[in-house]
Amino acid sequence: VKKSKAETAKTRQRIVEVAAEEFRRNGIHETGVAEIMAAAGRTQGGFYRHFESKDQLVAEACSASMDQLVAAAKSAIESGNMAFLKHMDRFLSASHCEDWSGGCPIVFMGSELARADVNVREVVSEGFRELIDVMAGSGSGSRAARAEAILILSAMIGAVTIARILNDPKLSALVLKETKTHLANRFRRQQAEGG
Amino acid sequence: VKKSKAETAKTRQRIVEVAAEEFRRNGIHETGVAEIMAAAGRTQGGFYRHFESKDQLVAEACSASMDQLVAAAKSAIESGNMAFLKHMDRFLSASHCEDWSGGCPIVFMGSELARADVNVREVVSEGFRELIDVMAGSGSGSRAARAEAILILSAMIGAVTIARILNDPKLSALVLKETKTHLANRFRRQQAEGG
DNA sequence: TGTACATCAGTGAACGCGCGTTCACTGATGTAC
DNA sequence: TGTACATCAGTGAACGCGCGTTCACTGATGTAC
Repeated sequence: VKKSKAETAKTRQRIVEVAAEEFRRNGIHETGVAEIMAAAGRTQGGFYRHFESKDQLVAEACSASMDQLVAAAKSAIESGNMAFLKHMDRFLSASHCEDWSGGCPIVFMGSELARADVNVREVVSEGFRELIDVMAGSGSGSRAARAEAILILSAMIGAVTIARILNDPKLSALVLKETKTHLANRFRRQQAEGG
Repeated sequence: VKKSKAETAKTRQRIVEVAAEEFRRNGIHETGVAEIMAAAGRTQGGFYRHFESKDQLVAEACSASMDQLVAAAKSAIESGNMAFLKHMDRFLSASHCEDWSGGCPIVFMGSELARADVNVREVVSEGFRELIDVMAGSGSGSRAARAEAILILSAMIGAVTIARILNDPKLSALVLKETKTHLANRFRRQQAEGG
């Protein structure tokens, strides 16, 4: 049953969106093509009308996830310091550890991404570069500002990665809390000094 | 062909060691029981003489990996400040990004561990607790010292996780370098203040 | 504008493959007497 | 100490299952005239 071009495009987009979510939730390897298609309201056979392979979908889904992350960071930064602190708090919250909608792909698929194919790593790398740019003030960012962005990102991603693994909710919360207060203090000091 | 108790114990230990390495190298899901047994010099059928399931092996292998990590950190700390700085440098090196022998399980299997079963998460959590204790000076560690340990661990694990994903060796090296210098400065400042 | 036809999104079954696990079997080990 | 036998580490083939991918088919879409 052929569909109109508009509907075809919508289906494709829906597959990518659903896949991005499922990959973050269950991991790349543990999420099957059939499962994604079912979640998108289609059967598995139609998948290859839209993508050459699962790997291609992985790359597009990761790209979409990174774009979402960059957009959220950008919007928070453009809304001023308080908004950015709030954004960091949300990233370092217990709910982000469990809630994969809009979650960070590097946190949710970290070790799988390191082993992913070249296209996947490329789109994630590009997203990470954009994140640094956004946080350091676009292309005008000084080397120091870029370094600061890298440190913040490493600390946030490391903390949530660890918090998600830990079995003990108290220790998990402690890791998040210490990182949160540390980054908040650091950010405020930076703002006071830098302007 | 039954083997002596001594040989049986040696085989079991070898399976765990080999598995710890392979899981870090290729991931938990992508490493098969047959592959591990072959690397241990046995055939797959014998696996279930030693373990109830692959999951049980995953837990023991992760436990071994964490023990190794804790032992390395402990030894570095007991050898003084310079040795500890050197240890951090090695953790944050390009070679650690690629070299999974003795690598950090949280870095190499991060997102898989978060989805692993309760026993696996438990042994990793216990290892992480020990890491904090070792770095904060055993049970005698103050709350501030434990907080400091958590921050250092988050930053290191985050940085290497990211560096491993990035496709661009220059950016990868930058992430590691900035984290390295930041942590070294921080550590030296801490030592000067605290004693 | 109307008609004939090629296209192609979507279906659902099938393919080959690799996985974790089971099984019948082998023969050296270690124990009971 | 010697002998008979139960045990069990290890083998290699087989099991069922789920995966990514392919395929013949359907019928609405969009195009050529």
